[in-house]
Amino acid sequence: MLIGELVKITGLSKDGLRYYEEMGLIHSRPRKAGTRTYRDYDDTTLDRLGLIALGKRMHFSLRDIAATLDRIVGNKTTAEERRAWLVAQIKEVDTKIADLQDVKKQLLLFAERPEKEVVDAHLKEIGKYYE
Amino acid sequence: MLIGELVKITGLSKDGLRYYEEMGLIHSRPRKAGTRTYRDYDDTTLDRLGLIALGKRMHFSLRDIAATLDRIVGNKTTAEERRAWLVAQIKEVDTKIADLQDVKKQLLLFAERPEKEVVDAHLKEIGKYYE
DNA sequence: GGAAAATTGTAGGGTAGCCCTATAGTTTCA
DNA sequence: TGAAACTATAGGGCTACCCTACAATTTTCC
Repeated sequence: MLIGELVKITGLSKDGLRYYEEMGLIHSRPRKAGTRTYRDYDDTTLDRLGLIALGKRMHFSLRDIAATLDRIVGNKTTAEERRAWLVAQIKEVDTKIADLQDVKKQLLLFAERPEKEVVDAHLKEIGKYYE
Repeated sequence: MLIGELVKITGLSKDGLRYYEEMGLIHSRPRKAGTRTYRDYDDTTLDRLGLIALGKRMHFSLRDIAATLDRIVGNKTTAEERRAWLVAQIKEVDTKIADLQDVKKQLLLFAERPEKEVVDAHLKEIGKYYE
């Protein structure tokens, strides 16, 4: 299928898809059309895009996702390797969830006593987590 | 204090801090030094940076954080307004946590049965969440 | 007190992950 | 057959920075 159909199915932009291809996240067979070459994608591209979306929801960089894709989709790894890798990813997600829960806790503290002086006092305490 | 001390305390970079200032997230008093002008920050800058960090952990854009900062730190809003706003933010954090928990669920499914055929089959199913 | 080291400034380029516009070749359909 | 729809490349813009390079200004040390 050509890029337009991929756009329709996924809701992603042409630019984005071409960028993914440039980054090596997806691949196409070149289809000659006069002086030009159209990109022809096959169905497995949709699977890859599904995984890419999952990676993005984990806030991974495209570079990391690219490395990962072949690890998951490719035939080069064994089931056991994939499982080990997946477990590691799950731990990372857990870390992110824990961080957000901490953020939530801070927000709750603010929300409980939103008077200016109290807020200011709280700020001094949480102010240590600058990065 | 000058920018270098802010760097030491926060661990942030000079470039980053200057960028924050350019974006209106923090402010300094100009300090004349010959043909140059140094940036002089006061202690409240640290409070602002603490909130900025909190915003970043929520994956907010600097633009959004800028809009927010004055709302939280400024005297222009009432305690009740701040509380309402905070409650809304907490809901957003909850949404993000829920999404990550869903991501985790997907990963667990993969990890349970990491055989290639099963993984491929799963991909077809989750493949719908492209964005 | 004078030179070296540390700190600050501005300016310019690079990166990621796209979006948006312009211009032009190709295909499809009425 | 010719207009509409789709494709391509090229260029610039945006965010949130990082990383030089070079110059001006402290501060520190002998």
